[in-house]
Amino acid sequence: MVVTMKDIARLAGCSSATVSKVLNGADQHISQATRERILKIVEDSGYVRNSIARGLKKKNTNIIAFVLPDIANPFFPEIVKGIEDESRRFGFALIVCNTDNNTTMERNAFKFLSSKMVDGIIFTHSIQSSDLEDILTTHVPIVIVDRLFKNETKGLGQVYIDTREAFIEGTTKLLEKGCRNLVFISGGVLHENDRYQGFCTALTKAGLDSCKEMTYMGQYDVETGYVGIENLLRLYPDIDGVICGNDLIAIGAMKALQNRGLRIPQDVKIIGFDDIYLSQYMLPALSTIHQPAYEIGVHAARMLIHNILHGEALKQEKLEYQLIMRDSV
Amino acid sequence: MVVTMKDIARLAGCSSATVSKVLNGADQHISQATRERILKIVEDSGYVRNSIARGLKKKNTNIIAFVLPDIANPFFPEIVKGIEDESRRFGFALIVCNTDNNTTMERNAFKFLSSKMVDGIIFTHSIQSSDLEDILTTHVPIVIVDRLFKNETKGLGQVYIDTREAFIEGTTKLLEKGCRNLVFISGGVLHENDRYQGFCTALTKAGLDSCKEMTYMGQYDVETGYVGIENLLRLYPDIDGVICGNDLIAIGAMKALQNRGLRIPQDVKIIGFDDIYLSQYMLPALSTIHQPAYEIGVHAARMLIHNILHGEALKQEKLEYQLIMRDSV
DNA sequence: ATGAAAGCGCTAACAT
DNA sequence: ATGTTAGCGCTTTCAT
Repeated sequence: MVVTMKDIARLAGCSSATVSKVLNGADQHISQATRERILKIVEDSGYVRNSIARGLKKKNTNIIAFVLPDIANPFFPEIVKGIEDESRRFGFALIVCNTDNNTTMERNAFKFLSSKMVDGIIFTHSIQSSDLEDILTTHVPIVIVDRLFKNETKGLGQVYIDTREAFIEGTTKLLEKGCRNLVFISGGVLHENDRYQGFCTALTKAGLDSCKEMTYMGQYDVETGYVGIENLLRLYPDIDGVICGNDLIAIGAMKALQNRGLRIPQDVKIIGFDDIYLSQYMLPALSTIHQPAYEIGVHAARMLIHNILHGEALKQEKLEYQLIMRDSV
Repeated sequence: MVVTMKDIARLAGCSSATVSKVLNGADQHISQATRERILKIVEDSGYVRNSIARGLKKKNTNIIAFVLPDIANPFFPEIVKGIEDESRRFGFALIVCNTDNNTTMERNAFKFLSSKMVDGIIFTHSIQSSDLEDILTTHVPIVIVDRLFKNETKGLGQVYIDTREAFIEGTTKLLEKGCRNLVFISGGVLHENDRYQGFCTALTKAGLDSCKEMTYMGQYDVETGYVGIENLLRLYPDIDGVICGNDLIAIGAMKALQNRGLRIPQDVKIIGFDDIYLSQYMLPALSTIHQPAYEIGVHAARMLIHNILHGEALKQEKLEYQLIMRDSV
């Protein structure tokens, strides 16, 4: 069982330096005979080079990582695809780490990733915001995606959309359609929530009152949407519009509404956020605010890799959202 | 900017061996003073150890990988959670690699992972079956999950459910409910498809004919379900039951059916497979065959890690499925 | 055209 | 209680 380059070299009757050169294509000065001999042995022995050793020597791995908070939310896989496609163009592989919205796992992931395991990291932090200052002050380049950092941590790249504005637009649409008893259901914490701020701004602008009681906060998942509606409906039986922090929440909310015999959109209108691929398959098809997830991935990867390869500065990039009207409004 | 252990050692006035001991908790013989001094410096300098170097020396990384074919299918994230939870108990981190049902990416992933990047791999192969013999003959332990390998490749672990039997049961249920014009929509290739075989077996057992024309094969995604129904309906306007290779397909199929004005389950009954968390949120709630995805992840991780840690043999483990009747049948 | 040698940053056995 | 040392498997410069 052959394992190392040294073994290959011994079998081929040459030095490991020569083997290395052949395997890396730096073989302009290697005779055809030697090259073939080496390649043959490599092939036969099923040798694969130890990338750990290689990484140690070269100080890079050609791998980038995407650290995300919830792999079960279809929004993130869409970003993954964008990152993957772009990475591949540059010969980078992608690994993804799920933190399950758990700060400890987030720290762990960063610990092993930033210790030279990968050349760069794309990151969406969990909703349990905690100080990550220390963790982000590593020496691998990082680009933040989706959920922004308020305190402009230095040296981070960011690609994002204007969430607040998107929610103003979404809420306004519901208002235009005649809703007067709007509720807001989302994940995260109320006071540091862009989405909530957009909701309030729109309400205020329309001369309506936005009170905290018309709000339910949980996770960014279907259960939150479901129990959110159940709770809210108990307090406000005449809800006629709901705006959700993401599509998963909207899907859960629709189910709860339908279970209560409420018709969408006749009795209550509902709008989501993200535009995951399943939204159009709902009944009724969900109206939502489209985030260009795939493009976010592409842009993030491109920025990161340009930094890794050519030291180009990491910057802030804003992408555009789009209101998609389907049948739930 | 401090970077290496040597730097820490210099600052602390000791050797890097001492630093290493402290950082690894092998410090029974280190004086409290030295320990504290070192820890302080590590803290202040933001030092993180180079896990590449460590991995090279120790010949392990305490990382396992899950290589999966489609990160956008919610079935896999559920497995991820099982793997994660179990891995964590043993101090292993998990990275996931998406192959997008693409053989080239599959090979690439294995190439860098098996070259000592990770201590073990959990793997669901893509539907483009190709010979992976060479790739699976690496020296890192592998456990296959979900989609089985026919040719019992030696030395691989497997955790699976009896798909064929599950589809017999599902199909039979539809038959019992009175369906006589069943169609089958799935991903992959017809002749090497367990799911299809289960479908046929049930039909034959009931004295019905299973013909290839009542079948549509594509990917394991919603689009396949949608266009599958559109195509099939063109040929067989009187379809009264559809059995799907997974829930995503079923969701797409439901939409197509509903768009045609067909009522579920009155006009046509439909059954899925996997029981992804969204299925119960569909309208009507999707009846499906539950795969214990989380447990599959747990079992796979446990088997893999036991092998890594104690050399326990990789084996075959069969888990149980369960027919879940909701409102689509 | 090929090889010798140094060293990437860390660990662990073996001194002291 | 701490340090010395010898690598882990690879790449790369510099000789030859």
